[in-house]
Amino acid sequence: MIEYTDLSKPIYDRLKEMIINEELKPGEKIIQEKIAESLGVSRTPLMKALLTLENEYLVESIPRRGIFVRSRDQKEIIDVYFCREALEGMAARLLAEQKDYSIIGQLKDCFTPFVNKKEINPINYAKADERFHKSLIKLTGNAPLDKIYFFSSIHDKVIGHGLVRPPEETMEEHFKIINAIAMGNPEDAESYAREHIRKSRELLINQHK
Amino acid sequence: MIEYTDLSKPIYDRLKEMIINEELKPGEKIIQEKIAESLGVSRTPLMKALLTLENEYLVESIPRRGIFVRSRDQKEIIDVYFCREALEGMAARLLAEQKDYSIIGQLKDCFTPFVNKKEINPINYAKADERFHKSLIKLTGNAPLDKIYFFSSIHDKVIGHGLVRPPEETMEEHFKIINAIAMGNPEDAESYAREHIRKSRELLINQHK
DNA sequence: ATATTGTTTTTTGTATACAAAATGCAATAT
DNA sequence: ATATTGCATTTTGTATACAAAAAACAATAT
Repeated sequence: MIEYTDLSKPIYDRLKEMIINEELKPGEKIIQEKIAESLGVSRTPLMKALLTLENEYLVESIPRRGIFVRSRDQKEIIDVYFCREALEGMAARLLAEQKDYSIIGQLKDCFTPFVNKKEINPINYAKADERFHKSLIKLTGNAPLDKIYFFSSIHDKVIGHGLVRPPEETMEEHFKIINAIAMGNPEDAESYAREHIRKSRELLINQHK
Repeated sequence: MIEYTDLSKPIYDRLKEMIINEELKPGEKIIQEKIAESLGVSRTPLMKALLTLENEYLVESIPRRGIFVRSRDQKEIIDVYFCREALEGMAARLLAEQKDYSIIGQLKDCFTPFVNKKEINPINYAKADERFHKSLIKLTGNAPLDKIYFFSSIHDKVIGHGLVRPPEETMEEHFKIINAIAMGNPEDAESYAREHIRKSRELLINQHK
């Protein structure tokens, strides 16, 4: 059990929530005293939380001017997908190379609730999707990769746009990735993982033209 | 001209320097009051700098225990090279795709002082190398990529490296990457960029066996 | 009306104060 | 000698205070 003897962690969580559901709107200035009071803390732990959010690019500090909620444009979202393509491709490659077949179950488990179902709940599937992609990274055991993937995916999470493509389409792709890893085929694993992200990205680009 | 009306920036720079040249040794606890006094500031801006360093993984905070200089093992350094391979490969691909030939000069310029030289100053070459790899990322205009590359390369910079391989060996590889970009060939650009990083990584792995 | 200047209010950046927790140390028991 | 306990010291986490900068506003000039 983890205990937090540090207020900045719950404050950080709360602020992130407020940014996600637009209680704090993009471009809005964060008036520290006001927010601190409304959260029942002083500016010190609030500042700590804000600095973490700044490092995650959710918030932007302009010295002597204030801290503002960042607004993310379409280009930035697409740029993130290029990063994800590179990183998830590498992750799939590493998993296929390490030939540790005990992980295959974990990856498959993400989607077992949905196989051969005619109706798929998109909210549950979106959660499963997130778990799958996160596992793909975590299971490599590459800590820096995990760290930087977090940075690239955080934006995406905040944008929050559930699913880019329907489950029927992506499920098959997920299993192609898993199978390539299970077969110990790094080339296929990487190229399927990249294709998967690339397709979503291309859709996003076309949607916005 | 950029003015800093914020002490935490110079403090951050100084702390990073202290970590790099081991004035602060790996594993060492940072006693805030002590360091703050020696730098002539209070704990407030010091804490801000330390939090940034924590987010960059140069320092590790254990709540209620203190903040410690992180020690980086060989595995972590190698793990970073996997990230760099993925990210720089993608950057080279993007540059080749965007077919903006005005950038070619900038990339070549990094190494013009060294072509056809019999004696290459390794310190200068290391600087040029860093500039080249940073430019490769920056020129894509992909801000999230730049951000996360910074996170992956920061470790590398702190380790202090010198060069993994001799200039004679890497110079040719650099020009292969540049030429593929100049030819607008994304496949080659990516694969040469990846090969370049992979070779250094493999050397590091073998050195440590 | 629009600029310009001066004044007040707000807000930031930093220092400092202080309680609670962790650490170090000495005295005692084993 | 090695543990164990209690006490003093150090150090952290948080709140608060305050100067300096920025923003908001009002009064005047153009």
